[in-house]
Amino acid sequence: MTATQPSHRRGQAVDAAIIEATLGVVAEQGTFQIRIDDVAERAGVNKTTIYRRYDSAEELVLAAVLHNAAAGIPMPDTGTLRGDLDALVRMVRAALTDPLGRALMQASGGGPLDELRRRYWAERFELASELIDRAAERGECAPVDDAAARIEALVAPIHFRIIQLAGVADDSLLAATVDRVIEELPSDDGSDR
Amino acid sequence: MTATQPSHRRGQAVDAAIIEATLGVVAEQGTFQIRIDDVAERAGVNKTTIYRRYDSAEELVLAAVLHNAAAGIPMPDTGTLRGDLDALVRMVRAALTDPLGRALMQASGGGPLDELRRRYWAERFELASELIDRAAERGECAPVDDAAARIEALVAPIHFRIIQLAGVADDSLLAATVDRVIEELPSDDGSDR
DNA sequence: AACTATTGCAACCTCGAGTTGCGTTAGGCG
DNA sequence: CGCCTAACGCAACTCGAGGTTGCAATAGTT
Repeated sequence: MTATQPSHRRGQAVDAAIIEATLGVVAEQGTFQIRIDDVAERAGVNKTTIYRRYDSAEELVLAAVLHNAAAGIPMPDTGTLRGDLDALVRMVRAALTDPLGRALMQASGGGPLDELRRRYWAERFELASELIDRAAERGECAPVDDAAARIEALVAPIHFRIIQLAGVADDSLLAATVDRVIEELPSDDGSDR
Repeated sequence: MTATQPSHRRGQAVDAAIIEATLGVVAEQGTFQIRIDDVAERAGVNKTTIYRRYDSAEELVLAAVLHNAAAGIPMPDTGTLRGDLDALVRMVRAALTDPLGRALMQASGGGPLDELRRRYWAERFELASELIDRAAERGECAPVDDAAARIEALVAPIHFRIIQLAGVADDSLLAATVDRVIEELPSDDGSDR
């Protein structure tokens, strides 16, 4: 029965444990207002060690979220606009249903997390705009200059249902939302709808 | 120079002062996480007096919000569906821009405030559904059985822009949202759009 | 004027954030 | 192998905010 868990881990191992524990606690509590002691216990690390790395609890949470979001954002490419938006809308639902996603969406207080959330959406809107641009290149619709706004219109109903109403975004809601956005795109021959 | 502010007010006067101070602090801080000492100071009342009325800070906040929301919900009645929805959408924008409204929308943690917010929306959706029902009676559109869902579709984009993106919901966004909802209503002759 | 409920006040408890000093350990290096 | 040092554990501390308690002061009532 050898000690599988060394009593004094170091460097990267501790770093990883702390970040992982932070994300775990956030997910469990559903909030970014976590207790440092909880994180310390979960990471099998002393509170002091955490404070040696991060000046405050807020900084720790911020670092954990950034670490988690570092895993790029894969955009769908199914060949059709409907296929892409369908996949996108499912990704959005999954992200908002996830405890960490929920926590990020509900972060408030005007702190750095609010700023982070804004950049989160801006970044994704920018990337998702390409889906519409590609559709235009394929001739599925005429080019638009407000693609980001149309992605926003795609996300808003799903976000409202899940986050604000704490309800479920079933497939019919997703489909209806995709339909609506596609119908509002100008057709390739120049006529609107 | 008589004492205009008696040093020991009583009963209703203290009640009102506490509720008002609570709402004021919430509006200033933009959060429901307020300091009882702040409320006490602002109300010109001792902390003990507050705890004699409310068991916890959360209960106080809840009472204050309920008191504030007690002022009924006037629904527009302009004679046309577009006029009604236009007015409604402006009311929504005003409510979400207001500090108290923002705070309520961002309340989280699974507490009673979440529940309160859900009832807040359910209540308003129910009332606003009448706007569409009345439009159907006037022959502006065919009757629908999912009026509440259509009101939700009206609110979601405005909410997302203001609360989630911390942006401005300008008149063009409001108009576009109203247009969209009206266009999706089945026309009176039975054909859709 | 006396009585009672309400309020003010000061002191206290609890809990979590964040800090400090020191002892202990891991791991590199001669 | 033994030493040296940076990283970690540990216990005790400060500090601010939530919440409590006992008692004195005050307002309204009779």
